[in-house]
Amino acid sequence: MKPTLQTVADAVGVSRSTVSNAYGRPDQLSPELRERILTAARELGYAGPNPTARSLRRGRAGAIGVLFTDVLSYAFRDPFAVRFLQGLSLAAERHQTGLLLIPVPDDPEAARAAVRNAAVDGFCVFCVAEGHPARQAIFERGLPVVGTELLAGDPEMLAAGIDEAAATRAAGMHLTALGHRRVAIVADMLHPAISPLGTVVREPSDVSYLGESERLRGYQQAWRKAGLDWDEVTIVNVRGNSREAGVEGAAQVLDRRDRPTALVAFSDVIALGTMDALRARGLRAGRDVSVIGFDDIPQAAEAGLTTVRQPATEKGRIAGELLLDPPATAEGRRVALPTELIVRASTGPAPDGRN
Amino acid sequence: MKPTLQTVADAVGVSRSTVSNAYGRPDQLSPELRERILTAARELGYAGPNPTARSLRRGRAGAIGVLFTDVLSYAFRDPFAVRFLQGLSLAAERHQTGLLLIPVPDDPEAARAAVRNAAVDGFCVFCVAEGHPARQAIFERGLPVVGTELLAGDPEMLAAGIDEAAATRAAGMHLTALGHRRVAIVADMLHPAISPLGTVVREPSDVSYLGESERLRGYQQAWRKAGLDWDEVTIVNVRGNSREAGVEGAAQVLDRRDRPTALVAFSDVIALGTMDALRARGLRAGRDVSVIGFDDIPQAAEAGLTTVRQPATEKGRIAGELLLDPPATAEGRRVALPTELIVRASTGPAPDGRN
DNA sequence: TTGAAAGCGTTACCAG
DNA sequence: CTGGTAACGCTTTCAA
Repeated sequence: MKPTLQTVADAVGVSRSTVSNAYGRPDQLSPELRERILTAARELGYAGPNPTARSLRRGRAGAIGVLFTDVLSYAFRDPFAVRFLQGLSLAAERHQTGLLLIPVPDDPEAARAAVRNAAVDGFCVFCVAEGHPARQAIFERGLPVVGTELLAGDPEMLAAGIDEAAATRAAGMHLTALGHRRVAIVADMLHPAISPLGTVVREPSDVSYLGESERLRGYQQAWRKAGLDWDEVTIVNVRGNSREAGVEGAAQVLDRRDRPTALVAFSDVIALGTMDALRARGLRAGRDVSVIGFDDIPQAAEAGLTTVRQPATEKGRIAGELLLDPPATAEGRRVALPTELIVRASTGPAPDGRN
Repeated sequence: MKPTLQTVADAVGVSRSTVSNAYGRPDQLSPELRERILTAARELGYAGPNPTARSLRRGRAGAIGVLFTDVLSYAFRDPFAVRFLQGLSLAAERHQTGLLLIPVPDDPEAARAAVRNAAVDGFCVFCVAEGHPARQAIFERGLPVVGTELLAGDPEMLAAGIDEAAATRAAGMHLTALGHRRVAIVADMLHPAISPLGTVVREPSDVSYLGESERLRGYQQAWRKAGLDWDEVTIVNVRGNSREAGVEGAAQVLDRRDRPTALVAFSDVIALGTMDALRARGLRAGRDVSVIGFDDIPQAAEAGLTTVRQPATEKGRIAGELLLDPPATAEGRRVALPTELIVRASTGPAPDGRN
């Protein structure tokens, strides 16, 4: 039989409470008694209080739930997501808390069950589509929920986010100011969750990820303001967030006779992929075709990629803090983080005339 | 007050057991009663049995522990690690289990505490150095532990691994067969955990990650056999597992007058970085300098990188299965996965004479 | 098909 | 500084 608190207590000849204190409240007993208890525990092979029992008693699971979907594992390929996760873990560490990745089955009922069974103190909604069955289940738990979208509908929801639309609006205006009028968007997750890949989505409100939706809206606003026809903007929806996806997405627009003079991507890795595609065709980013990314990952600087910078680790850290220590006031519950357009060599004046 | 099983039971006028059965054993009560209970629960805002209490009672935490260290978050940048994690989550999903990422503080005592407090059914030791304080704490928990190193010392340890030395031995022999005699190794995690970066490690047994150690040994064996002087092999230890690290590592050897004719890396991302470095110098991989990677990530094929293929997702999946359902026999507890040397364009005959 | 009772291993409170 | 007592919320026999 596995040793328990009681086992140790009996061995030392003290009560359970005292053994418990030896672990959780060292100041409640003499150092020497504590040492005696700890030694006895070691000898008995007792590894400390059972975390589950402790959780039950304390009313604190000691973990934050993060749904692990296909989308999220794609997202992990992006340095941005990994830094966000690191930020989250920073907050978690400070609160002696873990990050529970919850594998989400495809079957809707099983997905809901997975959420209901998760022993967590709150959820971080990261990469879960608006209509996903698990999403509703999350809210039904009645636990704190944090997201990365400031505009999320649910008033209960905590958020650490940026003004996505303002960010891409600035980027879009940067391009039109440079004279670009034939533009294309290359992005992942631009389709409604259910519909097949390739579905054309043009209206921001049709996009099932709120962040992506807002980014699309930002470009729409900027370009309409500059007099461009939104229907003429090429929108390419690629599968997955990766450099390769960027290469493929760019391929769909670069080989046309009237290829765009500017490409914008919704992540730096995709943008870097489009730059690869340019290079492969002997085109130069910033001269022949301008490129803008999103996130400002370290590689963006090296590649001279113009992009929207957002504080990745900080976003995760604040999300974690909000979750683990929710502010009382409504204003405190949504934290807006700054973004900045970082102009580098990948954007330049639109080339005149035909290519 | 939050509703509990009892609340629902009282509302419907049945006993706790019946409500419990409504959730966990639908066959134990009439469908109509079950429906009545579930409806009442929904109305009361009861989201289902408390996972922590259920865990305590069942004696099953419902999670696998994975230590989240700096090293691991670096590793996430590698598609290999992400696929391993996906495999792990596949097994977890099948067992209705989560993956608990445990942020590990720098302070040794705090690190041990983090391990002791984790509510898990077992640990997956991935990217935890041999001498790390948390590592010992893991074994003290007395829970199943799985690793990716077949040769791990502890006989209790489960493992899903490959014959690392055999894998790199084959790679090393491939190079010497092509006539290479001036070779270099570029790798991450080649230093003892404690010592500062830049420490020169040459003996495999000095490397604190068993897998890395064995890979080093494989090259040592292959090259010694071919008559090379191991002391003349350049070994570059880079920080982090990334393409950039590969670029920097390669830079340390490519600009020398007697630069090596072949470079081997311990991961594909680093190898791809070294190929970037070659390109930047107008050198061609496979003609001027041969390059070998490890893992065979998708990008390797595109880049024409010769590499050692290992089944990433499968490794994770099997690790998970071993942990969640440990085999009775000692032989069953260590699963060896196959590797294969995939020869592509990045390796070719050694160029003769001086560069 | 249902219910009563006995824990699962811990921690918090309060009296000594 | 120490120890008794009472939960924490659930599942699982076992008997009705």
